[in-house]
Amino acid sequence: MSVSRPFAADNRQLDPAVQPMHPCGACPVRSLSICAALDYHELDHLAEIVIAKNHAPHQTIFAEGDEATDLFNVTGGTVMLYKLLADGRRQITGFLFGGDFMGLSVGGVYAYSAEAITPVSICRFPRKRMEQMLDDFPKMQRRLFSMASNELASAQDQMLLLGRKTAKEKLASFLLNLSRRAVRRGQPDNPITVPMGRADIGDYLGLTTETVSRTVTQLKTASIIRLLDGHKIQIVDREALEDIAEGL
Amino acid sequence: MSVSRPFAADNRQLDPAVQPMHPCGACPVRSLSICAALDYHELDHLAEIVIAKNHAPHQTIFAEGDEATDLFNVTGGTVMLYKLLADGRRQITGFLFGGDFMGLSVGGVYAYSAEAITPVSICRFPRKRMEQMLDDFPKMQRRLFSMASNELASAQDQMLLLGRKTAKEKLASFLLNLSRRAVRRGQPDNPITVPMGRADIGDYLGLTTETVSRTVTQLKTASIIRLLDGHKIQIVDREALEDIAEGL
DNA sequence: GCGGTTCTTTGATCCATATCAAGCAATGGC
DNA sequence: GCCATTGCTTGATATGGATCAAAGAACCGC
Repeated sequence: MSVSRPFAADNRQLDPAVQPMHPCGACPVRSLSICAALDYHELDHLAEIVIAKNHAPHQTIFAEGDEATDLFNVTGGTVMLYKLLADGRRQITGFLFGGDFMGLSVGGVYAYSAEAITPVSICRFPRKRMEQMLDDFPKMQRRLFSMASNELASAQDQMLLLGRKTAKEKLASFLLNLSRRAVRRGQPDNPITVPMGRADIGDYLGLTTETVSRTVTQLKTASIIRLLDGHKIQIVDREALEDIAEGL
Repeated sequence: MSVSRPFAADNRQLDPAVQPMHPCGACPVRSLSICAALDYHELDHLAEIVIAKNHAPHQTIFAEGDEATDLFNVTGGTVMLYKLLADGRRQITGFLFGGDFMGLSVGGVYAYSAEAITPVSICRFPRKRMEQMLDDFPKMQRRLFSMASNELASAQDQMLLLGRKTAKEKLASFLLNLSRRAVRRGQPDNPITVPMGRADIGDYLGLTTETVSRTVTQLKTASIIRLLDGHKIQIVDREALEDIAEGL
């Protein structure tokens, strides 16, 4: 893992998907992230307190129960957030891409663990200095609140999915979500890149690896999706996928 | 449904559990709610924009997809929030008690429906005037953010429950949560009042009515809980319940 | 480019929970 | 206080997805 000031991020050993760190003003995900609330002047203040880091796949960024010292902004790559039960059962509560933030805490400790799936670049904001900034820049406070509200809404969608959808409906919803979020990041909505493995998808949807695999095969056999090289999936019949996702 | 100014709420036909509305300064749940962030002077401003309402059981307070004109604060009774699939499958995303708030929206519409389970009293804040207030009282903005963060953390706990816990573990977690939340409202942690029916519990835990009933019977037979009159459940062996809830 | 590791797919079987079906208990309206 | 309705429990059976097992396929380090 490399640690550095944002203007000189150590970028060795990371694949091209992870861009070298820019000054905040040139950040590739600024318009998507917390920072979108700030103008250039205000951004200078933020740049002073931010620490940029890169993480290799499988690295833990922070763990559930750790003292919550920082807020994080993912600037590139894919991160997963998860919670564990004592016997190792795992629930992935979210996949994060460029522009997503993480690190909200309750009672001073992180409520979940965060691990890199692909090579990842992250901006880290010390919580204490961040809170001072929030007092000075209410726009940012509102931005953070609005992002938390969105999180909450998608958490509720995920509860509906986990509690009441079938395996097929879960998979269809998942693929459509990936597609919609890719668009928000300015990437093509089709084909979609699926950087996480079957086991991770299973732990996100409340299924086993085998069921995920079988269900993908079903959708493929029905010519609703097509598997491409490089962890990509092409949505062949979006309407059919949408109907399945909604339980129609 | 009755509608009124907060100082003169219509309270007919409601059982004693729903207290007559007080001025905000004497509100029984003030210390638990959004309003806890405000001093008496600031509370006056809030009191000017609030509308108090009562709702009878089974009444819909707002529906998913409605234009999100208000924020709400539950001051008494029990409310459920839920989402539906096209064929009627339902996921309850939360039960709300005195001091809880609801009405966060994404894209200007409510993300879920809200329905009264018991007779309920609610304070309604017009969103527009509320947002003005938030600008004037950053303390309140922070309070709202902190409440949303808590919501988010418990949403993640619920995902773990829905995706990875067994029926028995789900039930145990649910009962312990009710107990913990009762304490926060200054009520006894044992026995707990369980105002919602088996079907509602099922739709909250991702189970059927029958499975909820059978699992309650199991816990009762194992002398871990005891069913009392008036929708009350006594926790006989809390430690056992906690072990079950954590999957031990 | 080869051998080992890890990931994915597919098959056979099992089981926790759903579904279908009654009977019983509590509640509410008049 | 009685009947109708609704909610709860219990039983029998079915099933979607889990588990157990093993054969490909992709990837990685050297």
